[in-house]
Amino acid sequence: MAEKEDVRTQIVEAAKKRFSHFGYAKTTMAEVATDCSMSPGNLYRFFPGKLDIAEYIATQDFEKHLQHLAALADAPDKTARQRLHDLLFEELRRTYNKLESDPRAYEIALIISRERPEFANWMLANERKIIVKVLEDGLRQGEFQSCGCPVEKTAEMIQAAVMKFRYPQLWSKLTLPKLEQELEGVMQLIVDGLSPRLPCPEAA
Amino acid sequence: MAEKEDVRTQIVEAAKKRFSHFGYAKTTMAEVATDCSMSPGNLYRFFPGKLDIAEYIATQDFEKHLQHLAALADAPDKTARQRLHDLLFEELRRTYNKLESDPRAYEIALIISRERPEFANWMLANERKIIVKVLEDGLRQGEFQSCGCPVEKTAEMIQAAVMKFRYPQLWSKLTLPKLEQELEGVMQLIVDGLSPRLPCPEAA
DNA sequence: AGATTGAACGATTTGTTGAATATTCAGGAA
DNA sequence: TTCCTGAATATTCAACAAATCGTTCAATCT
Repeated sequence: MAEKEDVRTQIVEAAKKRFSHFGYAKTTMAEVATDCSMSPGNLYRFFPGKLDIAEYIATQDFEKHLQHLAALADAPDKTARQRLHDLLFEELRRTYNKLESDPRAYEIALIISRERPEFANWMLANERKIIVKVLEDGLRQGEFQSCGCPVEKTAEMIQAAVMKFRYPQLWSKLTLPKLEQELEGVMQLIVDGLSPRLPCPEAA
Repeated sequence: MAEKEDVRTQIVEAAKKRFSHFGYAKTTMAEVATDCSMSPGNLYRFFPGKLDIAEYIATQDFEKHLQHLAALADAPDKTARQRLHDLLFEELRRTYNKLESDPRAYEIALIISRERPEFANWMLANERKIIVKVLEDGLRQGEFQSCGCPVEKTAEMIQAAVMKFRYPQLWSKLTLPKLEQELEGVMQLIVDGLSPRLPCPEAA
């Protein structure tokens, strides 16, 4: 069994190298198989198909990112507002830089989000869990006020409101500074709202 | 001069019929010309090109929509919150229904937003003017509280936050009821925020 | 003159064909 | 038996050819 896992990671490592070097479309299953000293057919005993290898890599990648986010959400000496801020900005910067620096990542992101829409939902759901924690903290400390609906719903709404900053270069040509400025504003809107508020209880 | 305008509207009407019947790609300039009993070449004395006819049609359409929005924003006996709500929902419903009922509209929207990105900006800027008016009303009545930045910026942020609901079926397969539910939540988030608020001053 | 035409041009799209490649599976090795 | 192979098959892709269509402009009409 551990045997089987080893082979899987071997395949994944080979595919990672090929994908990042030549791109998803330009690497063939035969090449990955050769890199692993096995036949193309054998790959299919470990992964249902080529796309599943890419999805597996993306999953690993995202789980690392999730840990990072979880750490930001746990920062003990920060206000909930600051932690929410850090979360949303980390999300923006990560995807922006990833797509900017690595055209291959862009290619794979496009393909996966087209062929595997559930994957995007899975990522959203996982990030939402972290947002929920921050919201609950904020509520417990009295820093936030309940809006009546369950926090999960509130987290969903936050995600809907920052949707524009998810794959930024997919639907606008804005630069990172401009995007950060906008996100800053949306963040403020989300936290403070438009209605009159109590004089800030967020003293240090 | 009025003569020239007549010919333009004749062309536009012919193109409208063709576009909505066969789609943008499947209607040829020659066909539109024939419908107007003129030669293809003559069309170019009235429009720089095919895409400009489509853009003109979209402009007319949007201006009608803008008037509708302006009326909603002017409703005298509604709170600013309600008017903002009406505005955002009207926007969602219009685009959703338009793209749902008329696959041709979808085609044209895609082409224009690809080939003429300024057009999308122009639409946003015009809607923003209306949002600004509502915000100013809300501030004047004390229903909203200034966040320190100019209302134009605030309006921009609102638009950023509801971006997901602009061409809904472009980046999600959600149904209209589900989208409305989400927009409802985002709207609440924008208006009330997460921070503690004064007990509602919006009594009737 | 100015307005209009429609044939001519070049860009874009469409259709087709052959090669490249993902996937399968009958068979062979361990 | 279980694991693996590699040729066979089905799908996708790329390149080329043909046709279509947007656009132009010299010639024609009013």
